[in-house]
Amino acid sequence: MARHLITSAIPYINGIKHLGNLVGSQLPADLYARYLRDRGHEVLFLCATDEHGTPAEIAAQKAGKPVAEYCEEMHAVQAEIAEGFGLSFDHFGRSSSDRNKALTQHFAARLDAAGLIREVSERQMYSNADGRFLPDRYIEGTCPNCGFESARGDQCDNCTKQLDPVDLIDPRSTISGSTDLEMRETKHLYLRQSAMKDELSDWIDRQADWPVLTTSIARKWLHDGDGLQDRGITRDLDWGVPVQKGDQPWPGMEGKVFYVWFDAPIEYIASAQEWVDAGKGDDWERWWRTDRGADDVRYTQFMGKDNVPFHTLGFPVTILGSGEPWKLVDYIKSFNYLNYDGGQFSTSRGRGVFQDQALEILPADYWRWWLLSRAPESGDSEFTWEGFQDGVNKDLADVLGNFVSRVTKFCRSKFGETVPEGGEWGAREHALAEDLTRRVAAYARHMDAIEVRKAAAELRGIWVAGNEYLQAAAPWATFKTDPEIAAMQVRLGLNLIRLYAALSEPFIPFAARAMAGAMRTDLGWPDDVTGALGALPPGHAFTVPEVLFAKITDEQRADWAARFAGTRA
RNA sequence: GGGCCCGUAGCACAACGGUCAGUGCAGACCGCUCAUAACGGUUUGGUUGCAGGUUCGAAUCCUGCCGGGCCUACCA
Repeated sequence: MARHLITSAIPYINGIKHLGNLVGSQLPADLYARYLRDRGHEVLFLCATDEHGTPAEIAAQKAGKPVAEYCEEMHAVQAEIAEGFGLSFDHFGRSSSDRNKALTQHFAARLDAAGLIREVSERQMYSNADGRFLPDRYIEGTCPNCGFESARGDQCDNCTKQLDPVDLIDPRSTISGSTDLEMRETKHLYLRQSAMKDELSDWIDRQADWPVLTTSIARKWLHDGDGLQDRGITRDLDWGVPVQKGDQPWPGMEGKVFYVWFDAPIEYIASAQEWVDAGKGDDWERWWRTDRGADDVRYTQFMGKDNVPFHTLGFPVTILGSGEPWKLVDYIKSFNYLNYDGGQFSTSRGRGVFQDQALEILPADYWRWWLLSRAPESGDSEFTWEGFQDGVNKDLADVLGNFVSRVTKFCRSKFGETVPEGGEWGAREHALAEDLTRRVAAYARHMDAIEVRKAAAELRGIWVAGNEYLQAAAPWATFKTDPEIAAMQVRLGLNLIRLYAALSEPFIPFAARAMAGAMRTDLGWPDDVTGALGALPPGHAFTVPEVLFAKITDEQRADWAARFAGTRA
């Protein structure tokens, strides 16, 4: 038994996320966490909402609420959705927590003491009407290069030229539309990532088994152009962690907060503290402090590719630069993007399926299975309603659901709702047990390696093996000539359902529970597959479950395809 | 502009120097009838984006081109 710390990239607070956000981090992280727990390992699976920054302030403003209240509400909404999808976080924290505030200020003080923070005086665009400094992307104007009228302050969407807000012609605030903008002098703290460039580079080079996606993005940032740049870690905002050195004031930094990307990863640690505060655990240090037992913890992070730079560079600088024995990540699993029907999911254009809508129209397991079995591991992948319907109907309804149905109903009609007795395994049964033993081992290898799609394909193969067995054994035929043999075959079929429930739990936890419930058994992992196939003894009572997976009809598919086509917020 | 990734049967994806390029879905045919008209078997589809090159041998390595995507440090 090992100890596994697992974190999923923390979703931003400003609204409900679409399916792309789910498949890139939370869902695979949950898959891995559930699998490891099923294998008997000790797991601490943490997530949280990322609540600071300008977008949160603006979203709250639009909603007409104080930002703290807005975040509290949205946290509750996101927590409910996460529960709806069966995301088995041990704790779902908040980056705005007091714990994170204190930790963030603590790390800043340590980094400063280590000489890893420097002050930089710079000029930024200030909007008098909005009463705030504006991030470059919140300034629009006419592109000096191509004349495009809605160029953003950081880059022109039309000609892709990189811009500086001062270059824009007729700049205006995208928040208020105001043109009353001026450049103001402001002072900020920069994290001296460049000072640790070589150390980070060596560390990345040692990760031969990490996904190429992870290391290639890290290397790009490390070696591109002039190499790893220092990064501003403070902002002129009200909402965030106040800039302090631990609990002491930071002269010259009054009224400023830390940049979200400085405090957000620290929330991974704070979430463990919040987990203890919530009474769900009693020792966070044995997960996070290598001097307090975290040495034997394996720490795995999950994220979409857009998050990789912050997890491979920024956060490690924070951890290593502190000079304290914090646990450093052991493995970073990153994912590409899920596209929607030929284009991108778009929050602003209402294009694609959002998490709350997904749960309204279908049970979580449908989404979990489809998204995980097609996780964008090697490249961006594609969601289409036809593909989704085909995949779900075939895999879940036909291959797995119907298997459960045909076995339990046949048994009920011939032997009653009790595991029948009589008969002995023959060559076919032993061959099946050997085949399944091999397949389960392969499945476990893929899960251990977090090869999500390969694991899903192997699991599906395991389901198919049950149907193949039934076809070959044909208990409906043997029942007429030798009921004892039929009893043995049906008994094996019922035990296969139990086996499938246990193996499938990480992917489809709700259906797995329903299957185990109907069999009146547990979800114990089959360390010995052959033995597990005899776990339900003759005389054991069960019930025929409801249809596990209703099929998606053509009408539903057409309806949803139209409903989620876009242009609706 | 720079960088990274991708382009493989109708569709979604595997193979990452070496047996006829595989799997699932869809299609065709056969079988079964216990089951959510479900299941099983067989089978039709690919000069692996294009053009060169390296090699005994390339989807796999190199060069160029075409097409798509992502990142580019003040959105997170």
